[in-house]
This record gives sequence, C-alpha cells and structure tokens, in this order.
Amino acid sequence: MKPIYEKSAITLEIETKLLQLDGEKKQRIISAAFDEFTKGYKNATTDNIVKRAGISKGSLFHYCKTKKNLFIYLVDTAMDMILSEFFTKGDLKESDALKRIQEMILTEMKLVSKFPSIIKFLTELYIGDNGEATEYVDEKMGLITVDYMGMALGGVDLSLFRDDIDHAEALKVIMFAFRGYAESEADRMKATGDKELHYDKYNEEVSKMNEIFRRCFYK
Amino acid sequence: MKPIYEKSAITLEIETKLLQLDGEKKQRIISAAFDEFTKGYKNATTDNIVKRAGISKGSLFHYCKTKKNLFIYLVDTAMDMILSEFFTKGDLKESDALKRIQEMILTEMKLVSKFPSIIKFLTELYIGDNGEATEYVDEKMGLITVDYMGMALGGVDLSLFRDDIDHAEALKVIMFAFRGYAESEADRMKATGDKELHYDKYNEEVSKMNEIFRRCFYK
DNA sequence: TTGATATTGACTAAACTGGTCAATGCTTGG
DNA sequence: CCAAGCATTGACCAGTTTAGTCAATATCAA
Repeated sequence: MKPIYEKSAITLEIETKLLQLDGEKKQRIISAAFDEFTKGYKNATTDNIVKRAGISKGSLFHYCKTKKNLFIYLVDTAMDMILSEFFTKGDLKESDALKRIQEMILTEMKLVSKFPSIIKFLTELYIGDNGEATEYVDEKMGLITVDYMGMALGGVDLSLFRDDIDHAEALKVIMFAFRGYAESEADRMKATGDKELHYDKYNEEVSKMNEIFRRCFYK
Repeated sequence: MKPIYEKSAITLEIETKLLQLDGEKKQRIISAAFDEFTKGYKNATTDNIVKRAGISKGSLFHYCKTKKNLFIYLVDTAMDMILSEFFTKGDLKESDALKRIQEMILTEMKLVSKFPSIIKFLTELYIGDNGEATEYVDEKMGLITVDYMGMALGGVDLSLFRDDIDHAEALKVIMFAFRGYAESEADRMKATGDKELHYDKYNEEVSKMNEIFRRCFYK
C-alpha cells in the first residue's frame, strides 16, 4: 500500500543513522529541533538545538550533515506523523462529526504532548520564511493541497445537526474552538515547561466541550 | 482620571520623537517591530526591523537610542492599546455575555488588522525569554495580574444560558472558538501579506458565529 | 587487547550584531 | 536666494554568533 506521505532520500538516510539511537534521545533531538525551528529557518541555530537536546554539535552533524538536511528531515517527520495519525489511525467511516472530531483532536493532543511544538512548526512552515529550504517545503506542501479539513471531515453526517443553524458554520465554530483549546494548551506547556502527556485531562476537557456541542448543536 | 496603563518615561520620550512622523510611517515601524519581536527578544534584529519598516538604521536609533528602549516602547504601546480598547471602549455594563464578547472580538480584530502580530507579540512576552528587558516586562505584567478574561467577563449575566449545560464551560468554548478564529485570521494575513482592515467581513463572520451561540447556548 | 564506531567540543572563517557618525537631504524663516 | 537647524541615511566598526570541521576521546564487540 502506498504511504500517505513520501519521505525524501535525505530523510531516509538520516533515519538509518538515528535508528541505532536510544528512543528517548531521538525524541529529545526531534522535539528540540521542532521547537527551535518554530522561530523560522534562519533564526533557528544548531547550537541551540544541541544544547536543548543535550548532545554535541559533532553528533548532530554526524547524523544530518547540514542544517538544511536536518530541516528536511523534520518537515518529512512532522508531515508523516500528522498525516498518518489522521488518515490511518482515525476512523474515516465514523459519520458522527463530533465523534470524528473528538478522535482527531485527541490524536493531535497526544502528538502535541510528545512534541509540543509540532503544530507551531507546521504553521511556521506555512506562513514563515523557510530560507534555503523554501523550494522543498513548497513542493511538499503543494502535494498536500488539501483542504485537509475537507478531507478529514468529508462524508460526515450533517443531518445530525439542528436544522435551524448553518451546518458548515457550526462545523467551523467547532473546529475553531478546538484549535483555540489546543493552542492555549501548547502555550501553557511552553510557559511552564511542562512535558507530560496529560491524556486523561485532555480526554476529559475535550469530552466536556464535545458534550456541550452535542447537546446544543445536534437535534 | 488615572490611565489604565502607565507608560514608562522611555516610552514617552520616544513618543515625542515619533509624533512629528507621518502616521503611516509610524505604523509601519511599530508593525514591523511587533512582528520581528514575535521571535523573542534575542532573536529579533534591528536590521530586520529597519528593512521591513523601510527606514534607515540611523533613524531607528535616532528615535529609540537602543534595542532595549525600542522593546520597552513596544511593550507599553501594545499593553496600552489592548487595555484601553477593552476597558474604555468596551461596554462593561452590557450584561449579555455574547454581546460583550462580540464587541471585544471585533475590537481585537480591528487591532489585529492594524498590527497583525500584536497578539503574538503579547503572547511571546508572556511565554518567551525577554532577555535584558525581562525585569521590565515582569514588573509590568505583574501589575496586570489579570485574570483579564475574568475582568472582561465579570458581571455578565449567566442566567441567559441554558440550564442543562455548564455555564463556565460554555463561556470557555465560546472564548476558544473566537481565539481560534482570530488566530487563523492572523495567520492568513501573515501568509498572504494582506494588510487591509476587513471590518465588514469580520463583523459578518463574528456575527454568524455569535448567532449560532445565541441560538444554541442561550435559553 | 584490538579495531571499529559513536561522540565530543574547541576551533574557524564567514556572516551578522547593536550601535555610531560624518555626510546628505529637507524645511523654514529671513 | 541663503543659512541654520532639523531628520535621514548607510557605510562602517568591534564584538559576537554562525554552520560546519576534525583531531581526540569514549564506547563497545570480538
């Protein structure tokens, strides 16, 4: 089966080098790098990344050769994680919009607590200046033309919504609300340095919000 | 009457220098600086600011003397704009939560279209590293102990909400939804370089969202 | 012990930094 | 028209930071 997202040769080479690494160390490197590149390609420094990841400069360049290669690896890794989470693990046959969204959000929150900056990293890819990697990013983003919200929400059963409100508008409101929630949680984690996975808390809060939507927006 | 926010002497001095400036030029400088400091104090460079503002390095330092002074001026300007918008122009006697929120959001959107990065700038003040200006920022932020959401929403009439949902939770959902909307609009503006004030569009979209909340969350 | 591999961090040349200042442009009042 | 006083410029500077290197060391397997 064709993978959802095709990684570049550069990424595959880096992956083989990282394979023999301790899993926890690998995550530390990726997480630190995501966070650093949140500032934009040019403002991110390899010095900061190695400092935060707790490895030496030599190691980083041993794995990745250049800053640009590291960045490409991160782009591939982030895109692959997001897409495979949404489109292979998520149940696209679930026709209840709220159930599907709840699943999506919780999946996203799980990713966010492993890599707090992954969403900001992807946003920055989209709105920021990717320096010498611009060409690569544009090409990859072009492929995922997506309306990814459209794909993710395609085929949901809108007839569950009340008839006296605009269904598309209601969906938009719901998506905005969860975006606001995820954003504020990511901010909180960065501000406090919290790196835990509060799965139960997220589950509870998302369920509460969903409960309100279900009660108020559904027939 | 005591002003809501007290500006520092440094800021007042800079303001007198900027006073004789063309208003459009002044806004360009502030806007470029907000956007640049979004990366955090240390990562922001005066070179980038002057480039984006379209002025010379000499001018910037003529107005502000040092990078730190410029930053303090921006902190004061952003805080003053936000606070005076919310607490003097907003009607704090309006007890209908949705009406009050709608007013707040539209005020915020107006600010955002003048200074697309102002919200991110303030967020970064809160969660980021403010370098040599840390002391100043902490002192000023300390004064606005805020729960600013609490102040802004204090005294609203919760009895308008349906009884079968948690009122506080419903308010949170509403605030998250508008945060998500404002954030996505700021992203869109940065990505497309759009600098217009689409007041009518915002008014329409916010009204649509509010209409849904009113119909679904109120009795 | 030996040899192969993983990791280190001091080091470098190039680029970038906040800040300066002599030179230039612009306006205003005589 | 001039002259004086202002705003504005950008080349320049010394100090710092940058991506990337590499000889030396640590780790591990046989």
